Amino acid sequence: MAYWLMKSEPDEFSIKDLQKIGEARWDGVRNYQARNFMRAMAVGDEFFFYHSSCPEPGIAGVGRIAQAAYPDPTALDPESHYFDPKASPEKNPWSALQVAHVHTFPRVIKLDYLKQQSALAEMPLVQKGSRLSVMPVTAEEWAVVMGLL
DNA sequence: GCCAACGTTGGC
DNA sequence: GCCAACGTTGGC
Repeated sequence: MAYWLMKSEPDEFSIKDLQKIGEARWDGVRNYQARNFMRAMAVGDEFFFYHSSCPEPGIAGVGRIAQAAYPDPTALDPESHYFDPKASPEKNPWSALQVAHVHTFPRVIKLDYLKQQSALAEMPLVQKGSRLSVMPVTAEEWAVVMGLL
């Protein structure tokens, strides 16, 4: 089993939204590196649910991959914010996943606190200028973050 | 709202 | 293939 981290703006979709509905489609990723990581995910993998672009950026909980990557339908939907005019049903470059809620942390583990942890210095999340929205997490990093709760 | 950093686009 | 211009991300 592998570990990951995925970012979401809580105004759009938060860990509590996922908790409420139990399972959801993770879509709208429009970056190739992030997409490639999504395609590498397997059912049962767990990920940190990160809240970005909000008053309290940080890790808000844990989710699990419920279904491996499949073509992202929002890329084909002209009504969608994530519509990609270059995508077609035959050739859709973007991927979506089904994810399940696992755990909502009692409090958000804030980004500034994560940045203070030397054991997490290798994570793209804490590196200056990095905007990667989907990234792998090592087992060691996973354990360190869990220990911060 | 600002702006640094990055990815993408498109002219050449 | 280069690179300037532009759009986006995301912390602050």
